[in-house]
Amino acid sequence: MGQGLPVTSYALLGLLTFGDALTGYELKQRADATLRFYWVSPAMSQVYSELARLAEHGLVTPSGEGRGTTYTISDAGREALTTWMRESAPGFPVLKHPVALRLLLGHVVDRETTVAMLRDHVLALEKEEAALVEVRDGLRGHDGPGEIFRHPSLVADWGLDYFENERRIVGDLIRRLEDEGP
Amino acid sequence: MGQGLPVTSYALLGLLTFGDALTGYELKQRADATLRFYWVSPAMSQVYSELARLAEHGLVTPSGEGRGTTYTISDAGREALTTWMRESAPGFPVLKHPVALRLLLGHVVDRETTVAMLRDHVLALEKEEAALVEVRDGLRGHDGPGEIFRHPSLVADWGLDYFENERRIVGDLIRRLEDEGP
DNA sequence: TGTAGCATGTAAGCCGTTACATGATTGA
DNA sequence: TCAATCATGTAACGGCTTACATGCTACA
Repeated sequence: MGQGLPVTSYALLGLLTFGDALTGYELKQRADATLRFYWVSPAMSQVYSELARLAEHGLVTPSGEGRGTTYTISDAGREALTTWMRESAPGFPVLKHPVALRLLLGHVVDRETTVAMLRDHVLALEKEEAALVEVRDGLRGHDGPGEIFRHPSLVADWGLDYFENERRIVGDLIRRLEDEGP
Repeated sequence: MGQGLPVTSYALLGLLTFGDALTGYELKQRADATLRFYWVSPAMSQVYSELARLAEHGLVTPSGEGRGTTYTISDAGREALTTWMRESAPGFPVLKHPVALRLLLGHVVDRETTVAMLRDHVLALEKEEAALVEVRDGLRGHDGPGEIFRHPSLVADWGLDYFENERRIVGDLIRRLEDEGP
């Protein structure tokens, strides 16, 4: 690991590479808008403690004191981020999927309970997908090759495809469960 | 939360509903074989401490002392699990996807680095998929409607579909990146 | 004037991992 | 007999969340 920092630190640091200075509050909003789909939504308190740590390491530069302090990535920060991206392996995704977990244990409840859960999941997927569509739309105009939001837009497309596919699979699973005898 | 226990406790408890008595060691293996695809692979040490906690709550029944102790789910355990499944909401999946995260930040490294990472991810997906295929094959013969491995097989199919789809998407992303000018 | 959003933290605590420690059993 | 696997834990620690605490600013 580049510096022994947790991945979330680099993730937050990375959100500062899009050209602007952010307060902790704004950084949290950006994380909620984008990062939460592929990583996590860190708690407010964690955003502040991470920013403090990044500043200690000289990877971000605070501007102003007390209320309204904004942070920009420093040259050292940019270098640390690049090194981390190049020299360390990403590792395989970890999925914490409570719906799949409960489906796995479907034999301990009745079928209706399982089917209802899957239906709810489809609704939740549709909501999340709508939120991601909005994010993706917000990138339009700066998402061409070489433009600043190129990669975020690729990831958004990836996420949308994932949601779409999951909706389809879960729909199939519901049908398979319902086609079984009583 | 049914009892205030973490989800992983219920997950491990759930792995004991398939009709057999397991040692901590065997439970860990079962978790590695199935749970790790949709939830987590708890560390050995955690398996033992979770089993101790479940036993304290009377949700599992240990048989034998010291080395070779096996655990079975108790009636109370079965009831706690069912209640948890019925009364609590699953919540939305959380994905920790380091590859997507790094793709999001693709503008801080050169394209070759990103493409190489995506190619490696495809290879990793193929390996994981192969492992899941073996798991799924092991369920054959007991995976019909009403049979004990019915739900595990549904989840395995879900996982296989997910892997297949992700391979396809990532392949598309690689092509999109390569089609861009230098 | 009061409430929603902006803004920033501290403290406690749980979940889970890594590192460490120990010993029995099985098979090459 | 030596290594791999089976088997079971303890201790330390890090990451992250929840709960709590504080106060400003904009606007209805």
